[in-house]
Parts: sequence; structure tokens; C-alpha cells
Amino acid sequence: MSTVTITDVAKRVGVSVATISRYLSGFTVRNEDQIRDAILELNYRPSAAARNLKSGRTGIVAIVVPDITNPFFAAVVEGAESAVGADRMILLVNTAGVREREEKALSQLFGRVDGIILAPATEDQEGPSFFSKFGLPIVFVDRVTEDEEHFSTVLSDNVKGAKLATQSLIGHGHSRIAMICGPLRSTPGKKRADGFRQSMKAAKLPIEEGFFIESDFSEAGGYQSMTSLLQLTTPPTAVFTANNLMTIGALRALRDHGVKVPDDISIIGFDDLECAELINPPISVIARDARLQGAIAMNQMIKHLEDNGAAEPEHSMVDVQLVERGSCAPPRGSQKIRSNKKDH
Amino acid sequence: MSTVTITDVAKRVGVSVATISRYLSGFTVRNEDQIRDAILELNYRPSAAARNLKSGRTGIVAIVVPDITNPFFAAVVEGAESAVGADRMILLVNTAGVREREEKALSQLFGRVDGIILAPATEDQEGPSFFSKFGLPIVFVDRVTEDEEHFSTVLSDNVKGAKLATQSLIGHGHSRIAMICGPLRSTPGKKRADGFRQSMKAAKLPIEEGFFIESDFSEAGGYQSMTSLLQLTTPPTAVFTANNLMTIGALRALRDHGVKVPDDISIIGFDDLECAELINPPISVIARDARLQGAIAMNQMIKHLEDNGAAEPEHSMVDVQLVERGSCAPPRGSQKIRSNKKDH
DNA sequence: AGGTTATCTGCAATCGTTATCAGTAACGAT
DNA sequence: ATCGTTACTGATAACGATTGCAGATAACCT
Repeated sequence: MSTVTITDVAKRVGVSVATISRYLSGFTVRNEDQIRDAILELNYRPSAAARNLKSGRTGIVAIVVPDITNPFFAAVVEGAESAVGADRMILLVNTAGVREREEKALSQLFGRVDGIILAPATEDQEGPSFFSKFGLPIVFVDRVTEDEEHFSTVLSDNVKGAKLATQSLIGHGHSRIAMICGPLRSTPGKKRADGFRQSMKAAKLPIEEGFFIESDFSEAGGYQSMTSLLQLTTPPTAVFTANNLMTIGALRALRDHGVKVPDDISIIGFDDLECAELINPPISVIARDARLQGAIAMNQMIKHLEDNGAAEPEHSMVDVQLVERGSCAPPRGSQKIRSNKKDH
Repeated sequence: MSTVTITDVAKRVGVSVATISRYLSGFTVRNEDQIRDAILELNYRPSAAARNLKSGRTGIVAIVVPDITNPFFAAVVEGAESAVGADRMILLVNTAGVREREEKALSQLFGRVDGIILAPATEDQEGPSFFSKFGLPIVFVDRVTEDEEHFSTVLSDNVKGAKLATQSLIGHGHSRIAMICGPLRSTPGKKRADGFRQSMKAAKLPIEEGFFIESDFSEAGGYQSMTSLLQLTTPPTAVFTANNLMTIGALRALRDHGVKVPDDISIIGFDDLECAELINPPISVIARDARLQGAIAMNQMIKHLEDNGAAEPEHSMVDVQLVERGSCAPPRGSQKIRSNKKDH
């Protein structure tokens, strides 16, 4: 029980604590063997707390995500983990999408971590000052901030992705296209909506009444939204779902209502699904490298930490790509030849 | 930049640091308003490091998992998160299944966390002493230890689950059943193998040459294993895959080889898949509540921490259940009537 | 007023480690 | 023998907070 401290080791060997400390830091000292033995025998472990206090550094980077069970964020975390290096660790905070918890977490994080990688939950109103006050390096993932010059960001090309998805549906000859979107208060929600709208506009297609649904990036939300689309008097012939979970929810709703993909309705989702290929039909998606995003974020964070806060903020953008599988087809009864129209 | 300390606040208000400290700890002091103002104006945040050093507690619980992108572990982590409470946080360690990293992490954890929730990577030889030495409360998830009286465990009924799966296949009339198993050095790997063997034995069915494959709980492993099963001169008519990732890998292999489920081969997996219902056919699985396991583990951990290490170790077992969907059917050409045989 | 609590206060020690500073010993060069 | 250099050592002061102790103030009673 009694905690073994460096003093105990020093007494045991008969030298001063300073010597033990130096030995631990890799300097050459006289009685290295005896010290090593004493440490082993006493089972001494340096107190991280004391080191933190002295050095002002914790060796811990926090990563804040809304939902760790979302494979996208799990992959981001794993990517960050893979880049974190030997002498640092990751503190995970799951905010469950609750803004309150995010704030609470952030304030608790202070002094416990050297920096924060922050993926968005809802990101409402908070001004730049909110984060500046923190005094900790912050890297934002998939979230733009009002003062870009202060913080690094790792974004994915949400607008491009949404455009690719929408254009793909248009390319199959659809004109009555719906979108199940995420919260417009979040960067990914907003950007993907923008891309969708831009592509529809470029193709001179209207977004019909009830065809744009702002949901919440959850499976249940996807299910509900798709259900309400199906209950319209004339449902859409194609749907773009703005994230992986909502895609799954939407597919489940389609199955429950006996709607056939792609015969009755085409669907394409943002973010790949683990088993997209195994579903019948295989689901077309906009894919991006989540792991890479996490790794880039961590690398930027490390740069900030090593340069002692002097490093310039960086802004990375990871590419997205269309993965066509089989969930998109020409609308029922359409003879239309595949169009090659492109917006801008 | 300059860090604001309790001393700065004290000076500002014109009282001693002790008073500020007491104010922060909730005691009633005289100039509460001024103190509150000073703290706000200076943007003072107590140093967690200093508190840790004094109190010997960090308010952080580590959770060590082999692979956060595995939905099972993601759910365990989320369950733990949900139970962690307001004044504690979670430190996540992803060992990527590498034993070396696990050891390294454990030694780094000392002094940084108050306790460790440990889910198995490989768990070879290490004796009880290895963990006893730590002096930290440890709760094991899905992992048995040699000295049960020292540590709490949260297990799932792996043997029962494997039996249910095997019996289900047998019940459909299969006799040539294969298992793609996880590492036998891990508790889940071993127990699920045990359950499979026991049910086969009870049904007086042989496990044919090459029908038991020890793989690694990864999707790639599942793919490879299933491929090698298909290359046997007479492949099995049914397969039991020992975890979610291997199930997906196996399904992918089946699809790539044009083998139809359940017509050509029946398959059942351990652990549910997010989109098991969306696959054609829907995949039958052995399901368990991963989130619950995480929550129980965290609750046990909190009990240990609050009782100041005096709490008795507990051993919980969460139930498993068979979820029949549609990936199991009688073997091709079989006329056999569904048997009701049961082993014990 | 004097005495007794009841509150609140500041001083200083403490947590375990590292950084600084001022040594000391050994050794070769002068 | 003296000096300078090299290579190590120990005492001590931080780091920023908490806490026991004793003293101070106010409040209350007779």
C-alpha cells in the first residue's frame, strides 16, 4: 500500500534523491546497478502526478468525440492513436452529442492534458474567445471555427462529397431527389447540405416540399426521416443520406416498408459502411479516410506541442471519393440515357 | 501564457491562498463574491496536476482495449463512459492487439489513473503477480485471471453462447460444422472453442480435419479462414464464426467465391453486427449487451475507488442470446426434420 | 464586562519529482 | 605542488495545491 517514492530508493542505495532522478532521466551515475536493483526490489514507479506538476506537461492528448460507437469517430480515434507515439497517451471523451457534457469536459480537461483534438457535436454559438481562453492547443476535426488563424483544422471535403453524391443520383436520371441531412448547426451538416443544394441548383432541379430533412446523424433519425419521406404522397425516387448511421437507419426503414433498392428508390450515403458490400444491393457511398483524419490531427497536435505552442496553425483537407456499388439506378420506368451533365 | 495560479487569485483578492483553496472546496469564506470575480477575471483554473500530487488521486479511469474500431469494444467503452459520472474521466488505450503495447501502456498508466478496466488482447502467461504489483484497482472485461479473488471481472457467457450457436446449426440438421475461432490464448477464444467442442461432442458429431481454425478475431483473419475452408475437398455445410469482425470477413469470402448463404452454407456469428438485418440473408448471431458490460465494469471500478480499495472483488456475468435471422438453414439436399436434440 | 463558543483566517508543512547550484574527487598537464 | 578539466554528487528550492494548527475575530451568553 505504502507508495514507494524516489526517496525510498535513494535511502536504500545510500545516495541522494537527485542521483536517482538523474539515473531515471538517463544520465550516467555511479551506482547504476544498485539503483536498478533497488528500483526493481522496491517496485518503484515514478509518480506521474509529481512529474506533471514539475514539468507542466502531462503527456496526454484529449480527443473529444460525440459518439465513439459511430465507426467514423472510432476510426478517427484509432488514427490518432496510431500517430500518438510512445511517450504520449490519449484521453477519450465521449460527449454523447450533448453540448453540456462537451463544455463540462473541456473545463475538466484543463491541466490534465497538453492539448485537445475536438470533433464536433453541435458547435452552436460559442465565439472564438471560448476556445482562446483555454490556452491549450486545439485541433478541430471536421469543424470550422470563426478564427481560423488560431487553431489547426482537419477537414474533409464535405461540399465535394455531397456534390459527388447528388451528381451521381442526377446522373442516373433522377430529378426527384431528397436529402436526409445532419444538424445544420454542425459543419458537416451544413457543408453537405450546401453541396447538395449547389448540385441541385446547377442541374436546375427543384428541391421539392418535404424533400430536405434536417435530422441528427443518428440511426433513429435516419429511420424516422426515411419513414416520413415514404409517407409523402409522391415520395422521392432517390435519397442522399448525410452520414453512415442515417444511411443504416434509412435502409432499415426501406426494408420495413418493403421498398426495394434500387428498383423503387436509389440511395447513396456519406461515409462508408463496414458492411456496405455485403448488403443487397451493395450500398454506394461517399468514402473518406477517417483514420487518416485522426492521424493528421494528432500529427498537427504533436507539432504544436513540440514547437511549444509556436507552430503555425495548419489547415488540412482530406479528399472524398465516390464509391459506386449498386444502390443507385435509373428511376423506375425511366428510359433516360445516362446524362453526363456536370455542375461547374 | 503565464499560468494563473491560486496565488495570483489570493493576491488579487488580498487574502491567503488557503482561503481561496477553501472557497474552491466549498467551505464558506468571507469574501466569496470578490473571490468569484477574481477567478473569473483572471480566468483561473485549478491545476489538476497539483491536486493529483496532494491527493494521490487523478479522477481518471483507464480503459484498455485491443481495437476501438471493433464495434464491440466501442460499445464497451461507451457503456463505461455512460457510467463514469461527472467527476471522473476515461483514458483510452488502444493496444492494437499488440501485447508489447499493452504492457508499455500499463506501466505508463501508473500514477496517471486511479484504476484500469482491462479488456484482453492476448493475455498469455503473465502470472497474478504481474497485476498485483500494480497496486491499482483493475477490472477485467471478458478475461479471466488466475487469481480471481484479487480482481473483479465482467464476463459474458461465452461457453453458453458458443453452445447456442453450435446447437442451432446442429438443430438445422448440420453435421459437418466448422468453427473459425479466435486466439486460444484469450479467454473469449478459449471459451467459445470450449462451447463449440462441448456441443459437438454432446451431439456425437466429429470435428473434421481442418474444420477448426484458430484465427485472430480480425476481418482479414475471418476472410482467410473461410477461404481455406472453402478450399477443402469437402467444405463444411455450416460455420460458426467466433466474433463480429471474422463474421464479416467470412461473409466477404463467401461472396467473393460465389457461395450462397444459407443455400450452400449456413453461418452464425458471435456478437451482433450493426447491419446484420440488412444483409441478405439477415445474419443470425449470438448477441450480448456490450454497453452493459462496460457499464458494469465501470460501476465495479467506482465501487473499488470509493471504498478506497477495500471493496470485495465482484464477478459479473452477462447473458447471451441467440438471434435467429436467416443465415442458417438445413444443409443442401437434406430432408432432415428439425431435431430438438440438446446437449445438457 | 468577561467568558465561552463558533467561525473564519493565515502560516507553514506536505505531496514526489526535477533543476539549479555549489561543491568534491580524480586525473593529466603545467 | 598547483591548476584546469572532467564527471559526478548532494542539498535545496521550486511546481501549485491542500490541510493541521494556532491565532484572530465576531457572536453569543450569563
